[in-house]
Amino acid sequence: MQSVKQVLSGEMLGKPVAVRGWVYRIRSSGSIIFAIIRDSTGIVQVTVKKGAVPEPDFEAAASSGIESSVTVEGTLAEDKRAPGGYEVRATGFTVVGPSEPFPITEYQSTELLLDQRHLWIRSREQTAVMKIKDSLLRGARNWFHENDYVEVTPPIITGVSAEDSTTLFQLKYFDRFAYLSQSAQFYLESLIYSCERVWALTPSFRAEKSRTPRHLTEFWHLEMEAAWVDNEGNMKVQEELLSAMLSSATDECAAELRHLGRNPAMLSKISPPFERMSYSEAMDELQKKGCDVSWGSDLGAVEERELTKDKEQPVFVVNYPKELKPFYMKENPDDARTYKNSDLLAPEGYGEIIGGSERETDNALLIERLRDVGENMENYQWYLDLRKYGSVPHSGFGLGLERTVTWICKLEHIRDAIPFPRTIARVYP
RNA sequence: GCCGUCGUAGCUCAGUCGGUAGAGCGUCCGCCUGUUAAGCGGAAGGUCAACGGUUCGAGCCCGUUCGACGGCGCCA
Repeated sequence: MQSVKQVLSGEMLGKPVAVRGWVYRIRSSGSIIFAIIRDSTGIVQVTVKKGAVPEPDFEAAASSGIESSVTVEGTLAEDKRAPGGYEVRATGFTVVGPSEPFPITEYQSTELLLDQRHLWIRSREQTAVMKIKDSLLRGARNWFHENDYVEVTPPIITGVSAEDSTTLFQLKYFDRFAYLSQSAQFYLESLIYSCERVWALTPSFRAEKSRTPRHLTEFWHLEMEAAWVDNEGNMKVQEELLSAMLSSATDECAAELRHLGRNPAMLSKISPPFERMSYSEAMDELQKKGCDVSWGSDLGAVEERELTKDKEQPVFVVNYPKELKPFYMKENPDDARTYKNSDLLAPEGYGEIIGGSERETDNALLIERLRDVGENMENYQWYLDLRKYGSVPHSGFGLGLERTVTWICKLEHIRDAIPFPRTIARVYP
C-alpha cells in the first residue's frame, strides 16, 4: 500500500502500486472511468478501463459516488493529462464503504458548510489549516522546551475570573457554581515560584456575545509566565516564540500555505525584533490618518486595521492607559497613567493576537484596584497570597491560537482556524 | 447588546407590474475508451421559513415570530 504522496513522487513508475482513500471526483466516459482519489497526503487520478479490471470491479467503480472509501490496485504511469502528472491504471477496484450522495457539492453557502462541518472538514482547505496548526504548535512546543520552559496543566474548571471585564460560562458544580476558564494566567503565575518558566496550552471560554470574524466562544489559548522577566523581556519571548512557530510552518507546510494563498516566503522574512510603538504614538499616528480617536480611547477593529494594514511584520503596541486594561498589570514608572504591557498586532490588519504584561507585585495596589472595580476580595485571596511569600518581578502573555492561525493561513474568518468552531450561534455539530 | 442583509427543489440561485413554480448542479435511466467542475438525451424532485393581515387573487404588499449570515462594540 502506497500513500498518494509516494505515488506522485513517481518512484514507482511502471510498477504495481496500491492506494486507498476516498473518491474526491469521479467521471465516466462509458467504458473508461476517471476517479480522483484523496488520502491524507494528497490526490491522484485513477483510470479504470472496462476489460482491464474484473467486471465486478468495473461496476463498483462505475457506481461509487463522491466520498466512497476505496482501495485500488494498478500500475503507476506517467501522463500529462492527469493532475499531478501521474496516474494509477487500475487492475483492481474495491469499494470499502459506499457513500450516499455527498451533501456538499461545488456550490456551497456559509450556512450549509457550517451545518455540515463534520463533513466539510474533509476539504483540502480545512486539511491544510489543520496541518499548519499542528506545525505551529510543534514549533512552539520545541521552542519552549529548548528555552527551559515547563509545560504545565492548569485547571479548566475554576471558581474565579482572571479578567473582571469578560463574561464567564457558568456551570453547576455539585451544590454550588463554577466557571469555565477564560485564562490560565493566575494558575501559571502561581507555578513560577517553583518552575520559574512555565507555559500551557488550554481551551479558554468567553461567554461574550461577540459576532465578528475574530471571536470564538471556545478557543485555544497558549499562555506563558516567567519569573525574573520584565515587560521588555516578555516581548522578546513573544517575538522569538512566534518566529520559531513561523519557521516550523514554512519548513513543514509550504505547500499547504500556498494552497491557502499564503506565500511562505513572506512569512520567512519575519524575524525579531518586531516594531515597537507606544500607545501614545499609535494615537498620534491614527489622528494623523484622520481617525476619530483621542488619548484614552481603545483601539478598535478599525484602528488596528489602520495601524497594520500595510505592515509585513507584527507590531507591538506598548503602555496602554490603565483604564483599558485589567487590574493585575504593573504600573509604568515612566508614566503612571499607563501599564507596562504590550499587545502584539498581526500584520495586514489581522489585529491583536497576543496580549501580555509585567505583573503587579504590590498587594496594596492590587487590593485598591480590585476595590475600585467592585470585585469580591474573597475570590482573589489565593492570588494575593502569591505576593506574600517571596514575590518576584514576573511577566507573561496569552496568545490566541486561532487568531494566529487565521493570520498565517490568510483566512477570512476565525471559524476556519478550528475544526468545530463554537460561536454565539453555533454548537452543532 | 446595536446596525444591516437574507430565507423559493437535496445544493446554488432567478422569479418583471400581485394573475397556472423556473434554471444550473446533484440524484435516477440511456449514450459515450482520455476526462479535468467532462459532454449529450430523458425523468423524478416544491408546506415559496412559520403565523396572521390586505386583496377576487400573495413567492411578491403589510405585521409578528423564528433562523442564518455580514458589520460594530467587548476581548485573545
